[in-house]
Amino acid sequence: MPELPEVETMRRGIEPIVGSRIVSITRPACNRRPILISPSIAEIQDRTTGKRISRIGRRGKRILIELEDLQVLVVEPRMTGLVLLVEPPTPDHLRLRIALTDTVHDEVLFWDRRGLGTVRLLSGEEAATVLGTAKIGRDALDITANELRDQLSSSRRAVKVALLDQKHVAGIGNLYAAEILYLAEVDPRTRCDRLSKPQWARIHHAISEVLTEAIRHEGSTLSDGTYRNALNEDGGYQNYHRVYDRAGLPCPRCENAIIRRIVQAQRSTFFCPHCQRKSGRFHRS
DNA sequence: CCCCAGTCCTGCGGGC
DNA sequence: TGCCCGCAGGACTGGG
Repeated sequence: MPELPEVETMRRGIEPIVGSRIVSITRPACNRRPILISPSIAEIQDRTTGKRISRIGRRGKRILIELEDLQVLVVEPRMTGLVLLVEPPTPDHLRLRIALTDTVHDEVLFWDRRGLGTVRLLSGEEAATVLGTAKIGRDALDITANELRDQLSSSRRAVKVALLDQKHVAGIGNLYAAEILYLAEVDPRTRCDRLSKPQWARIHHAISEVLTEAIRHEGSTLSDGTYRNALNEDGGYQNYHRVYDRAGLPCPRCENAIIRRIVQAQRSTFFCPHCQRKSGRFHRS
């Protein structure tokens, strides 16, 4: 499930196409339902043909393919979307083909097994609105400790649920929220407005620590094998998960407690009931 | 403001 | 062996 580290790995993977020109954007023959795309494929084709790609950016879990005329092609992989420079894992579920010239790669593909992903073409003005901080929060790797606390500390929601809300901080999903709160030694059920200043500092530190490490390992490829980088290769961070999907296994830190799974906002939360207590700041040696 | 349930979708694994 | 069902969850929406 692409979250910030996986999307950043995809972004870096397709960065070599900067400087190339778009020849065409087409939907491959695919008997699956087309992914959500706006505006129409015909209009996208019309507005992008011959345009040079000036930069590959990222905001939270979205990839931004920026064109020379300030238009932005926003790719949202969501659960199973992949951006690829090579042949996809399977020939079906190929949703979009972007043919290029003036580059070593003659195309970029968007492949999405479940088809929940989206592709949008925004004008420069639209991009300023849609990507403005009112709609999506600051990127999780850019947010400062003070900004994080300002954004969330008055909320009464559980901190795990609040971290998943992209309006506050962009890029954290279910897997990394669990790993972040584990490293920060914070109970995921704690209300934001009950967190102490040191706890916020630990969460902020854990956000950059976990996400940076995950990027270094090129993201997490889970057992379903869905996520891969732009060259269709597995990530490696799944070997370093400490709590995610590890219910029933001993905590790697205290080795006494057993990792628990609970449900918050209809999503699985994994945590160590010993290391991540609400009074966590008092038990550290 | 926040919460909850429903929506999209496919593949997988548990239970029988 | 096969079939059904539930689960996985990112983003969004409508109702309370």
